[in-house]
Amino acid sequence: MGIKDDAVEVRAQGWRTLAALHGLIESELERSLQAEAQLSVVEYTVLDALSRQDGWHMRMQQLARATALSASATTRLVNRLEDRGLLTRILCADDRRGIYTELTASGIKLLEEARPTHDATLERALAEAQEIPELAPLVDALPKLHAPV
Amino acid sequence: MGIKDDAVEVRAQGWRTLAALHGLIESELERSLQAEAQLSVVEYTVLDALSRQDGWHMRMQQLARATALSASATTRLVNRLEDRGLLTRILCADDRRGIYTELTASGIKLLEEARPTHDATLERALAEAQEIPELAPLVDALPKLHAPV
DNA sequence: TATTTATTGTTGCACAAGCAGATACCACGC
DNA sequence: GCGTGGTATCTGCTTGTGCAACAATAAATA
Repeated sequence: MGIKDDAVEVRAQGWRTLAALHGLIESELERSLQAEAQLSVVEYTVLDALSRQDGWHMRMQQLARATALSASATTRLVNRLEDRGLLTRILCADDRRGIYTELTASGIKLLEEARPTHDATLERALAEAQEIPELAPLVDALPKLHAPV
Repeated sequence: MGIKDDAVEVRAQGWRTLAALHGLIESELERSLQAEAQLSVVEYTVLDALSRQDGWHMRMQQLARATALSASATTRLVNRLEDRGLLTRILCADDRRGIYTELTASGIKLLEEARPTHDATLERALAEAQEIPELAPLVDALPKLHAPV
């Protein structure tokens, strides 16, 4: 029974580490993006996701999944960005329930301005996390995920 | 310059993966803990953190760090839990600005009831994440963090 | 075709979060 | 002792979030 309990505890500890690192990075991104581009982290996430999407458009529900947000929060998030002229809603031709969101020129522009801030803050946050013993192993593991060997 | 750009992109991708896994796990925990114990994830985190603390008491600011929450949010979080009788505030004797929070008997009881739900949900969420190609490597890496070799 | 069932997105409501400002307290220098 | 600066916590206000209920459209079935 010790072995099973250990697995539970190992998972719990892994989750706490994950949550702690996530919280640290998100707080720093939140502050810097807000200061430099008047964007929250989710807002940046939306713009970034759209920019990496073929054709630069996504449906509401995809967006909700990409941001881990509820459908209603996504609606309002898109409202905010649309009001600022950073993206537009486009009615789906083939499925008239669906709505595509697409970056506008100024959306792309703002994203390009914000990206250096985002990247620099991320680098700094990871460096800080590196200094915290509990977080360092996870920070080391991250870059190895998608670039094996 | 390609090398430097690559590092930036690797970090960004690592962060997206981390955020995605975090979001997935947190949503599931939120639902199950709310359903089984009327606790949000942060509320559970507070009770759990207190239970793993020597002497079972922590100061507000420690709690704020442990939950990655602002000071004001921590105040209200502790208010809620105190109103439900799950913990108590104890004035600090040596530093009269400070306030200790300590689990009550019913706080301990609720935590013990919620823990199995938490652990089972965590296991299930990680199993689900394992099925998602982008997340699987991170899920595999987690248990190796604190149990090297 | 008509009727049910499922999917997609939006709105009303209640609640939790952050920021800025206020209060109480400690610590240091004079 | 007395001010000055820094720390710990709480409160008012605004904003973003989730849930439940809803409207509109598509898909399935009879």
